[in-house]
Amino acid sequence: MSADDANVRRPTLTEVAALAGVSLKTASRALNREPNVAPSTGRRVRDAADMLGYRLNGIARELRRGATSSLVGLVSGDLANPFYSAVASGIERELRQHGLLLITANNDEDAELERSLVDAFLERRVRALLVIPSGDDHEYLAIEGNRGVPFVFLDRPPDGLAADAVLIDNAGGARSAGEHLLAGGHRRIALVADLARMAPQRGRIDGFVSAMHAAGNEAWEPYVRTDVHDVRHAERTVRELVVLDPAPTAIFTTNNRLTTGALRALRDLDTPPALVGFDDFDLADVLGTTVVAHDMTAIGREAARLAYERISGHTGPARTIVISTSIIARGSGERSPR
Amino acid sequence: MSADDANVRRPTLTEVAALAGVSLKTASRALNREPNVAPSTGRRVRDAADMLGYRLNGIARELRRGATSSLVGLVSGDLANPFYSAVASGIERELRQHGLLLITANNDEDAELERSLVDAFLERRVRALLVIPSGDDHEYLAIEGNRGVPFVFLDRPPDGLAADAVLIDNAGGARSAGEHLLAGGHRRIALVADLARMAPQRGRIDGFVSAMHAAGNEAWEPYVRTDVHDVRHAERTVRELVVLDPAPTAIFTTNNRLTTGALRALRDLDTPPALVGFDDFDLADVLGTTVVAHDMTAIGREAARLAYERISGHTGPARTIVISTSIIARGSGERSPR
DNA sequence: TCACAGTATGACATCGATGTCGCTTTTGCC
DNA sequence: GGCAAAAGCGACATCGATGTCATACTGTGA
Repeated sequence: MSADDANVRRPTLTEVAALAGVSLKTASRALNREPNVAPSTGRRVRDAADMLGYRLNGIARELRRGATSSLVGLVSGDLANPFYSAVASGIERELRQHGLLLITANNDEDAELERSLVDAFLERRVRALLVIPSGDDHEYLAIEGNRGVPFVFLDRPPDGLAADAVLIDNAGGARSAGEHLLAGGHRRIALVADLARMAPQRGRIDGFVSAMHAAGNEAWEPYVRTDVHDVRHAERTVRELVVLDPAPTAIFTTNNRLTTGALRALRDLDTPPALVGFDDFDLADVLGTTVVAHDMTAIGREAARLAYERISGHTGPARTIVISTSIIARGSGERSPR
Repeated sequence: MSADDANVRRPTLTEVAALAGVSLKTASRALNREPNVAPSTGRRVRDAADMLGYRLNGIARELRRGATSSLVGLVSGDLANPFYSAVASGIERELRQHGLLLITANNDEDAELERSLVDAFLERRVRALLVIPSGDDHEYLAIEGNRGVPFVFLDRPPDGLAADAVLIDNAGGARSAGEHLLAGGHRRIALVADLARMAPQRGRIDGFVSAMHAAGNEAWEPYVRTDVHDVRHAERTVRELVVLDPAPTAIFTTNNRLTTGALRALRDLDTPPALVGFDDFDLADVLGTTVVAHDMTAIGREAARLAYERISGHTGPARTIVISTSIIARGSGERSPR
């Protein structure tokens, strides 16, 4: 109401039209460069728009055009974790090519919060929803999935829901890590895993175990530690492992956080056990850490691609893309049992 | 038009109202839990909404409520860079407390793209815009800044524009890095810096140089390398530096990418020069790398806080928050000149 | 019983753009 | 010069919600 407020309000198309001395519709046509506008009229309208500092109201446009925005939502864990941020980066790059923008929200690993974020995104009429779920119960998405908003699951398979997914070959990667250590002569191999209730972790645990079984090795069994959920906990766990008698001669950590913790624990040891970590990370080369690597950016890119295909009208059964893994030997995984 | 499309369309409030046998407005009141709705009516409306899988159209609501969304935009570099993702994480956490969501877009270090992303965000009527600018010319934001959309600059000061900003004490941090190395007895100290046209880099270069001047040291001058823009280039540059005769006894790298490159280059050296890097990074403790640290999450948090204050109506002159730095000695910066 | 406050509800305008349709005015061509 | 087609423009409805205001009903106190 005050002069201040008037300054703050953005001009509407109606005002631009009035200044240019044309009708609302003609102004709209001119700014959108639609055909059948006289060049002189077009110029007059655009000048008026510039003069007023006019900017289109995308909200109004989207309402009129079909109540659907050009936003794609991503619900994931904290972007401070390089895994999530690398995935987000891959998504963003792919979406941008199609003129779509990415909204991100952090579920804080809390299923309740995740649910309300998904709600918030759906109310904003995102075109697609990409989720790296924290929980296991995805039933609550079932209704949505059938109502025109495409869902893509990343890293964790949809549970009780037919939806596109991009997964990592967790079992395969973990199995090859196990085989790699076995081939190096290790038998007492410790497994340090995150929350076993999370599907990717289950896959990695199973893959590792199957490698052990295939080799007829049982010496690893006393050294299994699961539900290790953060860096500090991992560091503590590994410190405890290495002072056992007999101590494990090798350690397999099942994600980047746990590997970080293990590296901290092993830092000052004279004869550290061998170490293989799932997930590659920055500077692993400098540290000489052997990892099970996979292309995190590709996960995001592929997920965005699947989503875009659905947005563009693709129908058909749910697809699953599995991103392959490969061992990168950098030394830590090649230390022989002492 | 097909049956399929009909399935895909989300029901509108009008349809919910019809099913519940009440008027549009009453349905609106019931779902928003406004007063003066009979309990039985409220229940009937909510049941109808559930039955139809109704979800509010946030776009329509926002248009009606004032053409402004609950989104805040962030234009930054690639989230794959841990600096940007840490900042984004800090922003997102702070915004969430106020019910705001974060839209991110990567400017690819391109001023033109940045400009168009800002445009896109403004068209979507973001409540505030946070920018880690790639270019130096921020004039193009001047009109916007005065039109009610608060701007906050992160990491780089607004140029020719009065806007809130959150900066790092670049000069101070770099000066203390220089002093730290001088105190360790170094004289031939190499400076490896990123694009000197970017303000933060200028600040870091200036801070370093001022420390050298204050100490009356000139032996660093042959070892200045600026406009080193990526990890590979940094690695190459450092490889070239260490084989000079006389070689520098210490190196100061002015951001995380350059430090990474330097670490790669120095990896295999028997007697590496001392190294101090600007920006802390994951596993720097394990690598024993001395750094000039600062709280990246805090940068995001403070920026979001400033933005939120403006959104909430705060007016007044532009504010600048400077995030302090501190040296974390981990070994690499304490190696003495050979 | 009447007046009146308060409750429950609905009709209609509105936010700012775009789509449809219709009315003039040019333009092109025989 | 005449006529059809195309160009140029505007009036009005519309997207899906919310705000305003009017109205009908309910209960209470004099």
